[in-house]
Amino acid sequence: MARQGSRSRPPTMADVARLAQVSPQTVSRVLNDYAFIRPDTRDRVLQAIDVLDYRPNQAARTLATSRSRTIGVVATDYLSYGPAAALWGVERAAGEAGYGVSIVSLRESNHRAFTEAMQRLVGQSVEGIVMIAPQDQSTHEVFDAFDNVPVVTLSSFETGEHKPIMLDSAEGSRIATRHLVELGHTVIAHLSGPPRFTVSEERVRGWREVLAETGLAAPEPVVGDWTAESGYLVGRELAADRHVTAVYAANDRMAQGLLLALHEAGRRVPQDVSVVGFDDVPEAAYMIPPLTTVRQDFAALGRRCIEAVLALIGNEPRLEPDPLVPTLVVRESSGPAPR
Amino acid sequence: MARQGSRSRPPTMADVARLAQVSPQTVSRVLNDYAFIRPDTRDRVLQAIDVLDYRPNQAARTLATSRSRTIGVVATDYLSYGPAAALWGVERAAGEAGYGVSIVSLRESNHRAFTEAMQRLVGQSVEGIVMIAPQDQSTHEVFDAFDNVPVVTLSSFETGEHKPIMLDSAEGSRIATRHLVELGHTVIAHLSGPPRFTVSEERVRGWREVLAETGLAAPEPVVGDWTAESGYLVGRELAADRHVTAVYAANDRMAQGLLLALHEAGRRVPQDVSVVGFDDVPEAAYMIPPLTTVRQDFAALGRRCIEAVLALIGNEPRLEPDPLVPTLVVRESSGPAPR
DNA sequence: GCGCAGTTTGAGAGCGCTAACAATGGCCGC
DNA sequence: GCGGCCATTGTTAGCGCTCTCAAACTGCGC
Repeated sequence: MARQGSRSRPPTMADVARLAQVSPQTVSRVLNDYAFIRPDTRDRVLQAIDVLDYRPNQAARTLATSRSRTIGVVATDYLSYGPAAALWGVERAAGEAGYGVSIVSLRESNHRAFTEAMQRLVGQSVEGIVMIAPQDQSTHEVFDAFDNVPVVTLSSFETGEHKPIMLDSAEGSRIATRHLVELGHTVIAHLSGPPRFTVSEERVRGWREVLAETGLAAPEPVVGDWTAESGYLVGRELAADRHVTAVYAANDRMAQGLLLALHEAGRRVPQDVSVVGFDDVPEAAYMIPPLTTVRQDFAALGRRCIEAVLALIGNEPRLEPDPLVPTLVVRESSGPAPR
Repeated sequence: MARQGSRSRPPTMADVARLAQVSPQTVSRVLNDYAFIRPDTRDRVLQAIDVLDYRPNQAARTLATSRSRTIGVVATDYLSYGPAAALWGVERAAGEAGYGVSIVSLRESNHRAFTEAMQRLVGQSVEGIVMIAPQDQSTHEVFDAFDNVPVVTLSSFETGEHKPIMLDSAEGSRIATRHLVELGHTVIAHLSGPPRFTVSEERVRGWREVLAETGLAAPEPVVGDWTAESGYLVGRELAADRHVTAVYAANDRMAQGLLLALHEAGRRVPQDVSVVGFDDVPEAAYMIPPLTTVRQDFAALGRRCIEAVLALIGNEPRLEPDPLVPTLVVRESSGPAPR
């Protein structure tokens, strides 16, 4: 574990080989866990590696093997909890599998930006790409254009080969809505995410299904854009409608904005209005009142993404695990319907 | 912009050269903006590149030049807003400078984990490293062991060559505390971050300074761990103390927990107690009540980190810009002291 | 008409590693 | 005591790019 001189050329495999009195190839074999190496040779090599503080040059390795041991991630927004947590899970799972993670974020999510991001990653010869970004039809065309690198998407509709690894958003919605139904609510509004995004639509779908099953009327969802601000703004209208006694928000941040709007309108939660969110962000338990919400296991999601890309990289049959089912976390923002 | 056949070998520079009827070296020159190329030769090459959808192999480039055009980022936690925003800024600034970003996160922040993370990045031959992680003495020893790659840290104390790029936390504290002083508060508590972290200590320092200047007593800070939960737990004690009419929390999440604790204790904000946070997370404006807080420009911070590493990479003299001064955002959680 | 500076292109070597093949030596059975 | 097999190591040739050096060509002044 020697310290290197300041900015000196790092040692190469040849240096190690010389010191250990073997050929470079033998060093390479030791590094790659080749089976037939005499134990004492291996030891000599390992010791030389240690003495020189040698670390293999990834670029050379990549060039020689055309395997970069790197996964690319394209994200639109990891300032929000969901994407960030997914990124976290992906990065962690990748690390455990011996892969590094290279990340590119998009400012806008249009065709050109996607293409650019993908090109960038492909140029870094990533072995696979995980998309943590909302998608629509046009982005899928982009994936198709990059058909020599496996792409795994994280929530989107299914087209062609690109099946998404996703949480069962619709099921989460059903759970949330059912909870409100069971509490006796009959007018259950939905504060949805922006249309044309699969996650939004899935959540709308689940909510509609339960209302239909139960024979309740399904009003048009009120549309937000995932931000607390939008939750607050459309929440004010919701707050003004005295018929509404329960709102299921498509994520916790909008729910938070909604809580403020209800508070300002003098409507008590949960006595007058029940609120249920989605995500279980760390702050959910500390909102006023603590938010009932649907918890998603983002870490597991990330793990699955990595499993899926690695499978694709290894040309293994694509595994189709059951979607991850979210769970309901009941806190204080939901209660029996008033009468 | 031809589509490639499924999983075929991507085109190389030689392919482009052949098609354009020039030598590979000329293609390389076109790619690297070499000045003396006849315009029509350049056009032929560019066209060939376009036709083949050629993209240079980064690994080969890195190997030949030993420049990877990649910056490594070590982060402990980018699920919190601050680190995530900083990462965002770094990644964005890096992208603009033509650099990619490779990220490694740490589960624990001990010596070994740091070393491992650094090794990993060095192995990917990153040209520089940005640390988005709390540091203490031991981590600095790690940096010193990697003295052939420039490291920029983002908040930590200064030791040796490793001066941190940071926001002026102490000044932020002063601004927040002064605001409360000006509102007439005389008992101003501080809900601090965990000790031994520079950011925490800086913030404690700024708060102490203003109290000292003003001749107010400085109680011991109440210690949290940045989470809303800790804010809530220690907040309950704070709420029980009727003398306290103002609390300055070292971040917004703890402030959120505190707000809940105060609410549950029946203490009104801001009529009975004023609360000021730090960070201006996107949700701050939608807490109950909307939180007065200190805004940090994380994007600028990220930009500066990249500027700093790039300077170090280019062996330019280290620039020492003024620390970024945060600004106060007054909302509804702070008001005149009751009497 | 010749030399020279400057422009434009190409040839050869090498970055650090691994894949493929070849070579060595030891041990076995007969 | 010899062929054959296996364990163990070495040799050679790239991976795709850029560096350095050198060649060819242009136009200019004298």
